Amino acid sequence: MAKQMKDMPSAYDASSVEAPLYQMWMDKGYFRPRIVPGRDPFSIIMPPPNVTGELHLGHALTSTIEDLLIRWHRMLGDPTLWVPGVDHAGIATQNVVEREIAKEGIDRHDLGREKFEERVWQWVGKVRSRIGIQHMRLGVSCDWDREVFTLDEGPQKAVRTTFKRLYDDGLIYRGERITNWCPRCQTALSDLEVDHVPTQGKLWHFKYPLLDNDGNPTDEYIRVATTRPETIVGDTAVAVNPADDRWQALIDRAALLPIVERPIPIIADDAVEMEFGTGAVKVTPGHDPNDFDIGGRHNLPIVVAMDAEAKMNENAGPYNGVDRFEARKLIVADFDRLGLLEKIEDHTSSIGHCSRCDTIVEPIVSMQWFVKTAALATPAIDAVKDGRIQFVPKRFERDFMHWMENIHDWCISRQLWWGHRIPVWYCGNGHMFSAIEDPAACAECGSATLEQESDVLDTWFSSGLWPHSTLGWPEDSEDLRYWYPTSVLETGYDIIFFWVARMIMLGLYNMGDVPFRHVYLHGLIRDEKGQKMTKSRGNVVDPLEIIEKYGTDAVRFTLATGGTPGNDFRLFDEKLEQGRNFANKIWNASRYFVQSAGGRRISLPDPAAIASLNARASWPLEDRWIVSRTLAVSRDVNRLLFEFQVNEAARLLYDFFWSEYADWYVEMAKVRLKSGDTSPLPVLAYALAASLRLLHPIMPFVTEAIWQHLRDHIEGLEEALIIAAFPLGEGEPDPEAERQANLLMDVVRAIRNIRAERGVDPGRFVEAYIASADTSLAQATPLIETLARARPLHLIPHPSSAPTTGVATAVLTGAQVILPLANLIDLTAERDKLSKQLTEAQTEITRLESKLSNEEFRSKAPAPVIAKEQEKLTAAQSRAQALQTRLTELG
RNA sequence: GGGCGAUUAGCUCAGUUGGUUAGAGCGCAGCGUUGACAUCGCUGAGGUCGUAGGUUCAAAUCCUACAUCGCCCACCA
Repeated sequence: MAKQMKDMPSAYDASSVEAPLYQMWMDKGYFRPRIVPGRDPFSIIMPPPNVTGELHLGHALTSTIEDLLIRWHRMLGDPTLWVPGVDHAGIATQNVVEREIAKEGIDRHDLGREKFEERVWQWVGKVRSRIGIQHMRLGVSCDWDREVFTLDEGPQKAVRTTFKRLYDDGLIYRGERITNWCPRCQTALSDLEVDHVPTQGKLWHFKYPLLDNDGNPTDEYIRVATTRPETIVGDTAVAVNPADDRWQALIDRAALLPIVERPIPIIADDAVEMEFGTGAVKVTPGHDPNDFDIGGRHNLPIVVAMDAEAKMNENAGPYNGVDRFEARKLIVADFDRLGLLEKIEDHTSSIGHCSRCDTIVEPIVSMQWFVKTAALATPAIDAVKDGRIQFVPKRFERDFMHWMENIHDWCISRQLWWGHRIPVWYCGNGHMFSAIEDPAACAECGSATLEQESDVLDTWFSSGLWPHSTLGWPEDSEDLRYWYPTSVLETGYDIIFFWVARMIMLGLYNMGDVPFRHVYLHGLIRDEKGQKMTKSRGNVVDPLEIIEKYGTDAVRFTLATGGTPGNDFRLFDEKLEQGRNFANKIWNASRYFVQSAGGRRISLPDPAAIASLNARASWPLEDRWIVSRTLAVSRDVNRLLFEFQVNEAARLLYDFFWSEYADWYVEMAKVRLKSGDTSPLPVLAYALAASLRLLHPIMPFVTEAIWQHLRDHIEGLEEALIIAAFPLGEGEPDPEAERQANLLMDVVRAIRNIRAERGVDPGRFVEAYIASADTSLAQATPLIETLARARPLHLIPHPSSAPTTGVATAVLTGAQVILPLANLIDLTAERDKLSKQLTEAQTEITRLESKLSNEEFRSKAPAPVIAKEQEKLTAAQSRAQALQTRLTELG
């Protein structure tokens, strides 16, 4: 074996190749942007993974697609920037660390805020480096010098600046509102952080005694129905629909709330559905969002009857200190005892759960901070409407629009310890103000007695600034001016509202321009059964594990081809095996070239010749064919990537490289090479190098590893594939060569087919006649001889000059193959096969004839379509005739 | 209560401006140790593209219903 083969083992070994290559790319500084005047910049800000733990497959998918786009643009010669980052992930990380310290038997209150924050920082340090390593294993070519954490000084300043601007513009306010409260996390949540789960429960019907005009109890009752009896103690009214005849007389009277014995008015409000329950609703403004609104309209008092842990408080009378669900039982029992429980029905309703800890959330009125979103939403809607931002797939624009048009104010305060503390200070004299830098004195009265708001911001507040805060905003940085707006945002469709919407709103607000041009949304990766991967199911796949098993390129290829944008897809071993096998195929096809080159250094064909049909005219058929195909594939790959059809681009390359380059072209090239003719080497080198360039964005390691070997064997290759030129496919295609090559391959396949069916010994050469009017086959004789093991080979213009007995025949479009196989021929089988084909041909003829004789088709279909159908008809007719002739001969 | 997606070969999925005989991988059947690769090669079987209508010269692709599965949004107590 040649010396050069020594360091290319016969199987691609990803584990020994990847780390050194990544190091080489880093050392050479290839990940840093190169500014090229006159070319449009291409930039991506990485969605920052949460510091809650390891990366999962969603991150791997994000990284793969972003890296692929980045590498493609880098090779196109565009100035290319990819900014990595990490997210502090407020509530999620706090929960994770709380669980950590729970193992030591302590909770965060035992530690206090400062000590607890220290523990979280320790955790962050550990997890961040792990995330970095995982990203490197995935091959991400981001600019590590620019890595940002959401709690870094820059983003901190961006957060405070944004807050103050919104505050000063009157777009942030503080108020007592009803919000979703998690009694476990003990914080308010935004609507998006609540998961609604349909739950089988009860609907209790209670009777409230009516009061007379003097406020004395009567024998009459008003009946109300509720799913949450524990909130009764917070009732401040009963409401009926103003149009409901049943209750007209009761409107404006009063009822006595049992147990707490509070007189409450009976009011009329349109929000009450007459058909539901009894048609009368208990109104609890302190514990129900609807009731809060009703209370607002009728100026009702608000009674909050629970504390932060959702235990009943002093407003709950006898239930003070009791857990909310215990209180529910007690209240039902008490009503029953008082004879005020009328009936209990089964009822299914949606119960909100904390998306972080799954505790049932409680709507509670409390003091919180909100962003007024209406004014921010309008420019965001416009940006998508007029196409300044485009979603891929486009259908998600509707979801975005619908959410934006019905947007509610955003509760941004969290009663947590981990996050950006709200930049608002209260002074001893009751003043409140926002500032960017920590103030020494009250902005209004100069008092030095200051206390900062203890709440932190929703973690998505800082994420919402990400595209500009990572580039240096609020400073007027060079990066910001050059790279903003960014080109593409790539993320999962599950965080369109959480994140994408907020970035668009805040990007437009702070920068006056959109944060990105395209939003590429990938689907969720599921397990082999289609189930979501979750820790509780235990079906989570660690990207590092499959990388170690199959190699990074296999994982990337699988993720890139696995599904279409916006659609979920299932991952399992067989898919990864396909990726691994492909990497091995690329490796070995390249290895064959290195072996064939021997010690020579091969010069690539003149680029001008590649581009010119005329210059290629004298080349062997197979060379003209593979060049034409390489040009076509290059063009298609660029077009597909430009359209974000990543999966189609990857699939196209897979098919091209395996089925056309390796299975056919290399095998054809061998025919000359084995006879000592080295003339295929330049074209072999050209098609191989072009393939590696095209494949590099998807499979960076195996292609770069091969490239570094090839540099010893091919003249003029760039020093590294990562910065090599991406093929654009500029050059004249050669349809005639493609047609001839297809005929050649059809002939070879036909001979192989007959051999396999007749059980011809694979090693044996057989005599063959090929009848064709196409003289181009003559130049391919050696190819057919070798690839089909057919010798002697007779090229004849018409089948009539071939033997008619003891032969097997295959009728193709444009040629007929006749193999004299004497004793191997089974006449019956031969007849059956041919008459089956004849029937098929006749069916097709009938179909095409009726189509072509249809006046409407002839007048309305475009000319090329008609011509094509006519061609098909002619081909089918000649096939039928040949089959008929042969059948007649068989008798 | 709205909205979206999926439904194509035994399995997992492609099929983007409607126009070859609807493709791939795996699986299956047969053959193969020809020095790139058994993580391979060759040959083959396998689909009335969920159902019913419609538009069109032409539908897996566009429209309308329906079915099944999945998801998102929504304050029916």
